[in-house]
Amino acid sequence: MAHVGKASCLNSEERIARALERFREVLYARELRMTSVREAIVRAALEYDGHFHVQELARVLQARGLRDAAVATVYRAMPLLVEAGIVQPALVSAGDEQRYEAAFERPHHDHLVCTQCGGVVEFHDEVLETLQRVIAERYGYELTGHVHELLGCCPKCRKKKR
Amino acid sequence: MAHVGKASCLNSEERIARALERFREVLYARELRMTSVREAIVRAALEYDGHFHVQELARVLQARGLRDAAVATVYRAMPLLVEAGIVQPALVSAGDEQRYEAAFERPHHDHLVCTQCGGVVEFHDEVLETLQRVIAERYGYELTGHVHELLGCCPKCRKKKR
DNA sequence: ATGAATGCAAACCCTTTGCAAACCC
DNA sequence: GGGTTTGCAAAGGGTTTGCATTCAT
Repeated sequence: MAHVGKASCLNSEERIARALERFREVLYARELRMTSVREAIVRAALEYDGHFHVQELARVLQARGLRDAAVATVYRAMPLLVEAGIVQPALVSAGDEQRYEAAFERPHHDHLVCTQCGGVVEFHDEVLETLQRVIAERYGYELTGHVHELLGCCPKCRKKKR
Repeated sequence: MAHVGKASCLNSEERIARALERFREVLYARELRMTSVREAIVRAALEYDGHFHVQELARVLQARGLRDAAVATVYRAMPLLVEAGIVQPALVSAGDEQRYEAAFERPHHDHLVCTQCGGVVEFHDEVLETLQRVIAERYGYELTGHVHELLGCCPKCRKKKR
């Protein structure tokens, strides 16, 4: 009865445990405290399927009843989750709100976004990664990250337009 | 005594005239009107050296005295300037405000941003452009644009850190 | 016990919108 | 003249902050 698909693997209790462990380390290093609310936020962020923004995550947490997490609290927690590598900012080109996605134990990728339907495809290309490093070097920059989104029209929407 | 450098070439009166002409065409096609305020906005946007956000451009216009341009007016005009290819959105990763840069008669480029000092370098790489098209095709997407910013530490800031 | 974390509401900031007056065509 | 544009101020929407209370250590 236990469905063992991609999602459940990624969200296995072991993975979450490791993430919480990492989170505790970051908190400890900064003399901050692990709390039940923060743990709930980490779990919710990792279990969330896809990209989310803060208000959305807060809604999910509140819907679970029991432990609410005020929006302000989630906002305050996000920088810590980012520092711990639990989540990372994503989808800059979509709307006003800052969006995030789970990052813990997930390989790096960028996004291909359909400007018609909003559909998102993740992609990874090693040549592209290398090329970016080369370009940064060309200008003497030490590359630390990048924002890269390809915007276009997905196969489904292309069919509809015809 | 007239200094003829890169900037003055780009902002020659002829270029501005062509931009205004293009802008008039866009307005005409939509049955909208050219106004002195809109013309001032186009001029200010093209003459602005570097990247700017709306409030900043409004400040510049108001500082010129004479014809003020209310912030709301500039906000309302920007989509038209984008449509006319006078300006384009830029520097998504910097702050909350939407930033723009002059785009008229300027070749496409992406940005390399120093996360320490905020310095920006423009770059262009044809291989990179092609690679993006290839990746989009790989997923059946029709590529219409992209957001690409390389984040890193510029040569100057790297020296300081040592 | 002591300082950090939380919830709530107010404050902020950028952006959008409603409306009467000014303006273009 | 008739509809568009503008400026102003108010409204929106996301994010941050102040503060009293609760909580972790």
